[in-house]
Amino acid sequence: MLSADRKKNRVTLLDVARRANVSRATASLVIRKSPLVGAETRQRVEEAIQALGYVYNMGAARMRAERSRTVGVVVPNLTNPFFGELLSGIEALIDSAGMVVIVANSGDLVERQDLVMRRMREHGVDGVILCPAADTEPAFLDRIAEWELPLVQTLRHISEEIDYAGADYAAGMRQAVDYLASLDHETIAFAVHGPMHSAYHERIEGFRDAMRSLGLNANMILRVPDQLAQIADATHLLFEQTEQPTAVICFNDVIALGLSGGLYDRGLQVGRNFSLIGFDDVTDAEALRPRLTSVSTAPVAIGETAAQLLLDRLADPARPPRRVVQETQLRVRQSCGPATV
Amino acid sequence: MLSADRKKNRVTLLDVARRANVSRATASLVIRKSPLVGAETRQRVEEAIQALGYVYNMGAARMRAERSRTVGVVVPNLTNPFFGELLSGIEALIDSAGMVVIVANSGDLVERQDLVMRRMREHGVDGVILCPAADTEPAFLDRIAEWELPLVQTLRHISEEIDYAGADYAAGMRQAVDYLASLDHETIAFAVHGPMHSAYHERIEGFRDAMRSLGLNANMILRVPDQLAQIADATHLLFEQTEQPTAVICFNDVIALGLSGGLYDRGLQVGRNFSLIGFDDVTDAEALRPRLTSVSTAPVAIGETAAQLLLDRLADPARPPRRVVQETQLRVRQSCGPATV
DNA sequence: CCGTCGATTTAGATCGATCTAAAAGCTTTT
DNA sequence: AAAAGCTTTTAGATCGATCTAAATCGACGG
Repeated sequence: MLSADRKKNRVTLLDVARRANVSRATASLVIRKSPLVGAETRQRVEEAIQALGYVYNMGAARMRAERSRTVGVVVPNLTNPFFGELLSGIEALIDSAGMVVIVANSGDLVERQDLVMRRMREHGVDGVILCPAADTEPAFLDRIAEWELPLVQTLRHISEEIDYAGADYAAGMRQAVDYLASLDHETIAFAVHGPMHSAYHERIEGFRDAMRSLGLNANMILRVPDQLAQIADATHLLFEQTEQPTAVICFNDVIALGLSGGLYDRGLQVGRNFSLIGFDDVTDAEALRPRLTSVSTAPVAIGETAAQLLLDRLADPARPPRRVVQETQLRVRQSCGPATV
Repeated sequence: MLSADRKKNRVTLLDVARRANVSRATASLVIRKSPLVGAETRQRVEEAIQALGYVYNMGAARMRAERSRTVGVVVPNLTNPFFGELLSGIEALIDSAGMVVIVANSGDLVERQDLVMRRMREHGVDGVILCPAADTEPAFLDRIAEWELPLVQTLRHISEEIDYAGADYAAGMRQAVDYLASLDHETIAFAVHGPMHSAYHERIEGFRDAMRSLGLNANMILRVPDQLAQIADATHLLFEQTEQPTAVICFNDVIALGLSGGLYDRGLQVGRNFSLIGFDDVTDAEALRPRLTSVSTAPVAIGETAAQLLLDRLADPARPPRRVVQETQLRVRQSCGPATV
């Protein structure tokens, strides 16, 4: 007798209802904070909940109610601190809405992304925040739309028809170019890496447009390795151009960090002999010496925005799609100086 | 007629069963890859699944089966790249076991941790990987045990009775101290920050023991600010000691990064005038100049171990608790040199 | 004293899978 | 041909909440 009822001891809403002398339905209303139930009754039910140590069973609730209070977040790479900050912003907002985050890594591979999205669907998430893997087809997003699964794109966008939260990368590039131009730099290189996606193109085009509108050569675009450890060794690329650059703008701070080391290895003084601008303004930027001038894209804020877009869409699935693009901000520190020719 | 059946169009197992001319039960067996079902029948059911575009409903399954294929991960701070790497390791293993990760941020606050754990329970996670917030009471973990919720501690440990995955921080400190001693350093400072927890004490005690066993003064322990941006400004602490240290070991790489900048600001050359050792060996360590010598704790591997411990426990809830402590490895680079007195 | 109305409360069906225990089809043994 | 022993399939109950539609209860106007 005693050992038999070991696993059946879960407290259910029915137990609560019985103890409070109400029906299951009423107890359910109390839990969901419905205004329909009388004050005295509510009190009794709440006491019963306390006394019995009842825990809500989302699993049962989701089944009937067709909502799971769960959102999926799919990013290409959890190791990158940038996505950690993004995730942090998302989690904060989703949590404060009383929901939880299911996180998954696509590894920037469309096949894995397929798999992961399928799993999200099986788990019945209410919506998904997706940083699409490189080479994601618009058809893929259309398919998700057919599932009627609310979706927000973040950092990269594939479809115009779907909510998007990001930063104005092109404007950020213009800020960097204009700043260097104000220091009389005329020959400016652009160092890139990684897979090609919307953010990639926006940054490159932003650089090109800004350079062209100042009448400068916009074609000095160098590809460096993806791994931080190998970027320093690619610094020589800066010194093999037909025209010698006096400054380099980096696609992101990882590249800036790598090149900063490479320039140091060559005996150059960043900010005096050569100017360097990063992009994203991760926390390390300020700790580097010389302190890294960088264009801030505020990943935590982007995450919060993405989460808010999703919450809004859950509230009204029919609302027209929105694009929220944050302003970037140039954080001037010490890694740039006047052009020395 | 057409507009009415909009939301009821979900394909269920019953639909699959009907199309394949089998019972719901048989269809269920096919999905769960049971060996009980005949080859020809299995084929028919799988075709039906394909044809109808059936998606498994975890929500319904979990209810009857008492398992959700979901694990919770609770960390104190998602913004810290270290936890990003940990999470990455956990996610990889959990994913390959066909489960998903629900992630939550405790902010290193016990009250939030309470809340978050409650939510995990409501969502019916099968188990939890927890990096306990500072000041977590053992009683808290006992409570979780009463819930019969499988738990793994990681990075910090509160209870001996519960699985734990971490690194051998004390041994790591010994490696750092021994290395510096081999370079003839005798006066060595230790820079710490952050909340106090088991990992904190292990590192400090590791430092102390290693110093004492070499007959050196083990009491030069300096507290620096938590925020990276402010650590450089605390560098002066190194030069206000009764005995002047020639080297500093840092509690983690964040501090090392900060002090590296602070030493630079004072015109000192790290690795020549002053030696510096970091802890954790985050990816930035190699990019810094001079390259940072650091004790590697391999957070991705710790994450994988933690996940494996949880999977093993889910498989056998009665097995005795295990502690898996990874070896650390000293990565010698350029930030240390011989003692100059 | 009855009918109506607003505020509460409730019985019972329901969501979509899994589980249990037994049935149905086979083949092989007696 | 019946019994026994497999393998394969199934009916029906079940998990724990929510939803729908209706019942109950006072109060109040006529």
